[in-house]
Amino acid sequence: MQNLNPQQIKAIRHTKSPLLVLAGAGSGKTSVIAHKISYLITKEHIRPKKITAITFTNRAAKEMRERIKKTLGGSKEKPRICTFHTLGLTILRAEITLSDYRSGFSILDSNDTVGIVTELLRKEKRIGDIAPILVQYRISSWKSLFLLPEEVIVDKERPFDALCLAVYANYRETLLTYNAVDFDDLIMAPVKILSENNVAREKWRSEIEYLLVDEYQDTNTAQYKLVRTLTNGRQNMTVVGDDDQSIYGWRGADPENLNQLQKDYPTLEVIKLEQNYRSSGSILKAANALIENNPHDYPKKIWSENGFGDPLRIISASTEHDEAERIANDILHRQLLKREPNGAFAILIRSNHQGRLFERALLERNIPYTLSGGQSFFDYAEIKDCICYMRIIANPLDNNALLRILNVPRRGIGTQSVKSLVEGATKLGLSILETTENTDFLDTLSPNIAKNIVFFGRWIKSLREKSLACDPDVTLSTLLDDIGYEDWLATNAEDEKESERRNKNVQELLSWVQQLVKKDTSIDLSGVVSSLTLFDIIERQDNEKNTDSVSITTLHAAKGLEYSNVYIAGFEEGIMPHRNSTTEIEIQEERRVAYVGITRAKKNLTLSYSRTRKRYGQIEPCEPSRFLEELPEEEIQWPSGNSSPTSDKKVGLETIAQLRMSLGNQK
DNA sequence: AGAGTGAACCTTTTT
DNA sequence: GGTTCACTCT
Repeated sequence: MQNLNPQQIKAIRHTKSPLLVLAGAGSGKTSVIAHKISYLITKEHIRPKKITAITFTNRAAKEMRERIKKTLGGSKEKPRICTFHTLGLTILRAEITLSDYRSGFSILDSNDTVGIVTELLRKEKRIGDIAPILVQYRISSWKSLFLLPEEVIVDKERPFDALCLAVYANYRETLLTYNAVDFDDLIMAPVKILSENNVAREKWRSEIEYLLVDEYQDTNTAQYKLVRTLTNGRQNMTVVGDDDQSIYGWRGADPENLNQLQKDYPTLEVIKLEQNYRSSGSILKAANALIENNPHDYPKKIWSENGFGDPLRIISASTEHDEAERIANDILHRQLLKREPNGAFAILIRSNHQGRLFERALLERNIPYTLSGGQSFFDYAEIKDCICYMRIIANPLDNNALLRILNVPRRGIGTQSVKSLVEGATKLGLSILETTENTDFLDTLSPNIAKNIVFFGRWIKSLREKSLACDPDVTLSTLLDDIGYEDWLATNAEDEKESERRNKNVQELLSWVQQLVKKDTSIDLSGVVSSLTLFDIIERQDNEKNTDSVSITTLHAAKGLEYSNVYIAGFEEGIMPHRNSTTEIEIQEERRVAYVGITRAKKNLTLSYSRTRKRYGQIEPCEPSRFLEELPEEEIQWPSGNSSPTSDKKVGLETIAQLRMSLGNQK
């Protein structure tokens, strides 16, 4: 603990009452959590597996695990470090008999849930005039407030809310009949179980002797309920948060939970960490100046002993392409100047579609990059197919999964057959898979169609039986063989390359499943699918991490990370703040998003905006962000007058490529 | 039944 | 500028 300051040490040693650590950006909060965990183990003699630390993203969980490995060494028993959703899943799976679900339940991702809402809207004859995603959104916001349909009170004057409520009730029913949960249920269901059942509650309270929550400002009401149920005013809790980094309000995160904590935990101790170890003085000064424009309950100012460093630079580009090229050139230039690795650079963007431009610019210059966000591995059609096959085998009630793969590859069950199958299932009150063997239904079909449907149903059933006796990876490869998926991909792809790429994806999926089985030999198919659904793309980057690369990432995904050189692209009105954020509250959240971006930078920060930008194929003029005016003028270096390397358009690709080559040769 | 073609939509941010 | 979805043609 030699490298820690007195406040940090205090936070680590404080275990006798619930603790809130208000930690400014870059104040070493991860390090506090990591050290606290080893302190609890070595000094307080709590068994590692009785400690749970909750993070919000898998990436944060992974980083935390690595940090703890360093402080703790390789002890065999490990503390549980996971996201809220993974913890919820663990509890739900363990207490499944007390829940509304049956074992093998599916976890629906946003594609599934929006699809279900769309179907329900179609039944209400409201498709076309109302965007399903908005309805799904409203439902999710009710769920994050822990409200069941019967508890929601809507203003009768607001027909949209009334419609959403009607859909919500049906949506809930649908999910129950599918034996499926959505992301929100992964929090709601455990809370329900633990508050209704004393035995389970006591079991989990003793299972978690000490609870730590990172990024606490991001919790929503349902998540807070889970925390409260698990701790209930006991002393065994540390939460770490920063209200200035609350950027998930749109997802139901409520920074009010920080204040609520003081009311619910009367013995709560509050420790502030304000010393920043990350950024240069200029960067901190800019960050503080910006965030001062937001109202604060507790004023907080991060400071540092680091020198002032480079001024902030502004890039003013003529078009969005120009912006991407200037930033890419600047990265090359700085690499030559400072000999910094690719990994020291990050381009931060507000929304995913900005990424494509930078991807291209870096590709042209042969700069390796990793693009986070955007198209996930799990969005590829071939991966969705595989996962849906595994889902229907693990959970025969999962109509959603069944419908996706029913005719992939083609097995003579076309749209008409699907339609009558769905109608038959509804009429009989059966799942679709059950309907495939219902003779009353089959008699209504032409013999040929009936034959195809029966064959499919029997095949899935036989796979299910086999899957009970073998490892999930074997089930996956068996089913891929059975359907001749490789051939199907080959015949369906545009070209050779396409089918190769898709096959590679499938093989990669298979190897993950194998890894999961290796890690936990008792894992079943449903466990594999759940893990894959919640893991998302983070583990994938893990596999490819070996190469040193420039990060292109959204501001939201960048939270918790740091880079020597940060470029924030699209520092414009309409992008940041985003054009959809109009109310004062929303503008304040946008300001926090910008604050998060600025505080990611260690040494060098560049803000760029473009004077024009194409939107839906139309060129539109843009204005620099209002946030730019809120930054301290004396710390900013504007492009005019200064011979910034990127303002010189004559620095062509060839020159830079040559410089790079000579640099490479010197090494 | 399935492939191919245009119109309409669209862009926050994520578990 | 890119995608999805409905409609039409084979």
